[in-house]
Amino acid sequence: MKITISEILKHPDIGKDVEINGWVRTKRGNRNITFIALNDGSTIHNIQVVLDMAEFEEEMVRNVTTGSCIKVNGILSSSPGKEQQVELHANKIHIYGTADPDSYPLQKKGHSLEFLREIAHLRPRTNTFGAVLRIRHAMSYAIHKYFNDHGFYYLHTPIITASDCEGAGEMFRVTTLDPKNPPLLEDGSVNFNEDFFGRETSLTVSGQLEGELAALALSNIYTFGPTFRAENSNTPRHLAEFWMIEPEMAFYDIHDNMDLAEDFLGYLIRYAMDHCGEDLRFLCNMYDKELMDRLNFTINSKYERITYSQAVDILTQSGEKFEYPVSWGVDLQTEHERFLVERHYKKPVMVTNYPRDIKAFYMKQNDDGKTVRGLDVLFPKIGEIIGGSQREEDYHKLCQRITELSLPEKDLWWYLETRRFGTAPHSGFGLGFERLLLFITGMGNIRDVIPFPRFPKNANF
RNA sequence: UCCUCAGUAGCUCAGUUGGUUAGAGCAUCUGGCUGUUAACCAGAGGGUCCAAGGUUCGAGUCCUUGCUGAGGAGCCA
Repeated sequence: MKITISEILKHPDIGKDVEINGWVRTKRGNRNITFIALNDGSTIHNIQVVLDMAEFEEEMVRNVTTGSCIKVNGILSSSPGKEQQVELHANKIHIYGTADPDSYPLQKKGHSLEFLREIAHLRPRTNTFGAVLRIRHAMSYAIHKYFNDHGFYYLHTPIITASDCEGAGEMFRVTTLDPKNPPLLEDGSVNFNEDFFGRETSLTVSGQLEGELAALALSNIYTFGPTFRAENSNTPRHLAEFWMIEPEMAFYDIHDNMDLAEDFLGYLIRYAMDHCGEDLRFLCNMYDKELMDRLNFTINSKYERITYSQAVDILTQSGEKFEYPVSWGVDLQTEHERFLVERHYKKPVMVTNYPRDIKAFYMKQNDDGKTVRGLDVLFPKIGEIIGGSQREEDYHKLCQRITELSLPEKDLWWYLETRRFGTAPHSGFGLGFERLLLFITGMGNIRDVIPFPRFPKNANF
């Protein structure tokens, strides 16, 4: 195995002959000595490579510029400099690839995140995106580890779906028909019988319905995959293509659901602090001075659990002037959620028992005939990080709701059969992966926590 | 999609009530410097002032439209 800069800095073996590969961040020095800061992405830290210019051709060293990629052989030595403990005294350098200083867009100095979005193909080479991408990896791993350790099975739900009743937003259509000349029916509409799947299909907006099928067989499952929403959303919290984690558990009621959500989020934040300390400290210093405090505070807080009705009472009695007035029956607006989380409770809040008219058909109806067992988990700074519910397991109540909302019951026959055959109480929720990363990294825009963001008018790279 | 703000050098930005040849820092190039730390010192090159119209003797600056970006809102994870 090749040795990485991360490993060398972690276990420096002074006097050892090593070979490292990486991209040049900066070069400085004079006629006698040159210093190269080299980074291979294995850690936020660079290793300092020292060149005694008497041993190297000036022309070769001239081509080692910011952005170029090199291989260095040399002796690991303790460094007399203040900024690092070890450095590499080079005796051989090979240039894999030069980077023309006139056209290479990344400089030694900081760039705006907006500019880096325009060069998303190169931004992984920056400290910021190196840190974000390493944290993103660690969080992916932690999610699988958490569920595996808790007896959940990873379920792969379809990405292409013919179900347009998932109710989570506008969908991207998937087709192989000729856009200029599609087959038509007599009434002039497109004949999707001739399409690839023989019917109209789209990219999934949620794996939940299929997740429920598996939970009612394996008891505890989760999905973790790409999700697509064709909403024209232009905000720092929305993407057209994002990754979602959706656990679904048989025999869990809404309280079990909340227990899991709180334990799961706490585990992930703790995992990041335990395993991504250096990257988090960098992001804290550069972008968000309160990041560490907020993460610490969150894992040490018990989440507040309130009902929608309680939330409405708190908001109406707060004396606060809201742009959107609060009354029982209307959905909570962002300003209301922020008030609850950031000003009233000052910690994460879980809201349940929403009016049934503002929530999806599959949520379990309460006995009061007015509310359903939906669940939103609200976080400081980013708002809704989780949406979920206990599901309606009663066949007749579910059918009744589908009829009331005029949903196409015939397209849901497979979903309804789980309620006809051995139905069971069950619950689940969806966690937006990039929303989690926003919270954990302290980044302000969701387009900066995914390598290649997709949003309205942009599918570059 | 709506509201607000912005767009000037490769990057980050300044540019006065509309007035001569549009500036700075960094980056780049050249030279200097015996261990630097986003090195430092000196010099040089570098501009479709987002685009198209308009007002004016005169527009980077004012007006209209469009494009792009950011923040807020809606939708939601």
